[in-house]
Amino acid sequence: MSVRNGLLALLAEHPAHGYGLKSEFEASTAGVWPLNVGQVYTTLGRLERDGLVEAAASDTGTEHARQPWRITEEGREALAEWYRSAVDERSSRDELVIKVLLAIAAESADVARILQNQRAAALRRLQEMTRHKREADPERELPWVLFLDALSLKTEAEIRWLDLCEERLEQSRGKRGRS
Amino acid sequence: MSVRNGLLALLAEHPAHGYGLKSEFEASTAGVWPLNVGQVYTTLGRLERDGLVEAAASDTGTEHARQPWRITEEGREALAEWYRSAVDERSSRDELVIKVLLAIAAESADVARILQNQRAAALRRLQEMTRHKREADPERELPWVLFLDALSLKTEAEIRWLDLCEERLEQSRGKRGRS
DNA sequence: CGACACATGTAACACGTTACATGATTTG
DNA sequence: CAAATCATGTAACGTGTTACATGTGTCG
Repeated sequence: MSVRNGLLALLAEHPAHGYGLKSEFEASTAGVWPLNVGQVYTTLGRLERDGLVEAAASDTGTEHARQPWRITEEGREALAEWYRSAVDERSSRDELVIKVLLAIAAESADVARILQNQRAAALRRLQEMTRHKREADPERELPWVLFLDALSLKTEAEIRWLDLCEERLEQSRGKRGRS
Repeated sequence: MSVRNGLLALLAEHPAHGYGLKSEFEASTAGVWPLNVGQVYTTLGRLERDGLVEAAASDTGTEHARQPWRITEEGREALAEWYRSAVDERSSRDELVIKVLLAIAAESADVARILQNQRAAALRRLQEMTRHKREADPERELPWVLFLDALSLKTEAEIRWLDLCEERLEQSRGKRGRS
């Protein structure tokens, strides 16, 4: 729903056409999440179908120069609802967690190695981000800086979790060994 | 790809049929991510198409009792590659970050309120998890405990990020105000 | 002129989700 | 017997991704 609601958020500011929305979306998200133009048009089609968006002007005549899109009242309500509601992490599948849990369940998998690999990759990412952060200007590149913040914090949490996994696994093994 | 690779991980242990895979998947992930059986069969179909799994026995005769599925050599390689490679957060769209960045871009949105709402929800979740953790037994419910760990750490990171957002926004406003 | 940004769209596909249809086996 | 669990599958839909086809305007 990110793209869908993202377009809605942009259209809430001012009417725009597909290509412009692509540019604005990428600009707003610091170019981090490139957006295929095609998806903008298909998404706009779905938004129109759902009554959240409408063509801003008469579509008479020229095919290749459609008038921009405008958000509807219903669209504004849907957007407000998106803003109001909290993103729920619980329901979405976390690939890393699934991977580790299934590796634990599968005796054949080398859990220790998986944890090490993931942590090594996470540490590399963290270093890279720290480098980027030093070069970034919080005034002029606020979205980019906020993205780096988010990614750093998430990565740190990931590393802590991997550590915790190792600890708990070791404790499990210890208890099992003694019994 | 979580379901797809998850099934592969389970099949790497021993051949199984669709329904059993559903149960095992849910058991391995502490029942946190329920899996519709239908998806198991469609996913198995795609895995078969890609040569990662195969029917474990002769499919002669009875329709309604298909023989279990078995992982292929190619399937084992794909699974090993999944285990080896690190999950990349960078490329996947983080809905919360997108929401906040677009709200900042859109002057009409009440960013402060969004941040407050998200934090309030995150704090509620955190309390709930702490409660669950107290009741959980790391010995007998390791997957469940690890899931709670992951969710707690992620949520804490989320809260820290929301705080950071407020700080940076305030600094931005301050600078803009003085200039 | 040729390259590049602007601009609109379609088609095909991947993954995930829900709902539905069908039947066998077990168990209270 | 009735209900629950085990078991297999299909259909329809939503979101997202990539690739492709097509055309306009601008600028070096």
